Amino acid sequence: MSIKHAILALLDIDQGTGYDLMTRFNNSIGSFWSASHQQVYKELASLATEGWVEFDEVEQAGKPSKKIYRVTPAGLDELKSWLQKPVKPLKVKYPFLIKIFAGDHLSKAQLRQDIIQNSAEHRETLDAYTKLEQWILHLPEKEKKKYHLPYATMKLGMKVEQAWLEWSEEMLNDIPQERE
Amino acid sequence: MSIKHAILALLDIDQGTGYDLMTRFNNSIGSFWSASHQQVYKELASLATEGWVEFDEVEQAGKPSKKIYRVTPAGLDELKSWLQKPVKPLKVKYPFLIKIFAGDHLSKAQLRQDIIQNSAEHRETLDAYTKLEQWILHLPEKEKKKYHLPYATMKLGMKVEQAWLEWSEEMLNDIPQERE
DNA sequence: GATGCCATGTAAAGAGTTACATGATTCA
DNA sequence: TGAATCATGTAACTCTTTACATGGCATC
Repeated sequence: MSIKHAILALLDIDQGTGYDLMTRFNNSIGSFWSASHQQVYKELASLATEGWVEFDEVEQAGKPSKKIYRVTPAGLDELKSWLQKPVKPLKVKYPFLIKIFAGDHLSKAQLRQDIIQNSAEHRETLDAYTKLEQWILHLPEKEKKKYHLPYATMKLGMKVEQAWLEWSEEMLNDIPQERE
Repeated sequence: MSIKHAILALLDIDQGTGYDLMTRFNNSIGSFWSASHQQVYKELASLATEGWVEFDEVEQAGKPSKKIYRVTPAGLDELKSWLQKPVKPLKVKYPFLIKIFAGDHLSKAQLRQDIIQNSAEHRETLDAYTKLEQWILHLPEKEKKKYHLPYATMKLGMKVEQAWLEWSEEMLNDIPQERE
C-alpha cells in the first residue's frame, strides 16, 4: 500500500490541500502514479488518524475553506523507513494498448484515429511537463536544489512521452491511409 | 473493467491456459498490463460463466491437467463492441519513482544502488522483448502478419525500456559517487 | 446559460492483493 | 537438497472506482 507513501513524499516537498495533491497526481507525476480525488481525501483522513500528517483549516472568502496538510515528524519517520525497504514492482493498466493488440478487429481508419487521439494526449502531457520544466529552470538556485529529484522523475516522464510520440508516428507511417 | 477485455484480446490471438496467460502478462505485455495468477484464474471463471470463453480440459502425464481456453463468438462480439468505445485513461503505480521523488532522505550510495537495481530490471525486460522480437521476425510471413499488432505494442514497450535505461545512465552520471 | 475551477466528502460496488493450499517434474 | 516450472484454485482483506452530494466564482 504505497499511495500513503506517495502522499507523504509529495507533502514532504510542499505542503498542500487534497485538491492540490490531486492536481499534482494528474499533472506532474501523472506518468508514474495515478489517484482520484476521492481516494486522496480518504487517504489524507486516514494518514491524519495515524498521526503521519496534520493540517490547518483555512477559511477563504468566496471559496470553500481548505485544509492545508503537512507531514508530521512521525510521518517523516515512516517515509524514511519505507525508503529503506525494497520497492514493490510496478503496476500498469494501459487499455489503449489492449485496443492496439486486438486492432485487427478495427478498420484501418479507426486504428489511425485512435492512435492520433492517443498521440495528442501524450503531446499534451509532454507540453505540460515542458512548462513545468521552464518554471523549475527559472527558480533561484536554492529552490532549484529542492526540486532536483522530483524534476529527475519528470525527466523520465518526458522521455517516456517522447517514446510514445515517436511510436505513434511510426505506427501511422506503417498503417496505410485508406481512400474512398 | 478491462482486464476481461485484455484476456479476450490475448486469447483471441492464441488460445491458452490460465498459467499461459499469466506468463504473457508477465512477459510480452508486462509493460502495459499486469495481473496476478489469482486474478487471471478468477476472471477466466467469470468469463466462462458469462459465455465469453470456453475451454477443453486436457489431462497430462506427470503434470496437473490443464484447461485450454478460447474465445466464443459471444466473447468476440463483446471484444469488438468494447473496441468501438473510447478507452479509459491509463493507470500506473510506480513505487520506485516515489523513492526517487523522496530520495533526499537517502544517501547518495543508496540512491545509486536503487537506480542500478532498477536499471538491471529494465535491462532484463528489454532483453526478453528482444528475444521475442527475434522469434517473431523468424516466423513465416503468414504467422508474422497475425502478430503484427501485438508486435507493435511490444515495440512501444521496447522504446519505453530504452527510455528507462537512458534515464538511469543520466541519473548515475548526475549523482556523484562517494568515496570512503 | 454552460462549462470549468476550487474545495470537500460519503456509500456502495467492483477490482486486486496476500495468504493459504496442493503436487509432480526438471534442473543445478 | 533446493529452486524453478507447470498447473489450479479459495478466502479474507484491502484498495480503487463510480455514483452521489454541495456550492460559489470566473470565464466564454
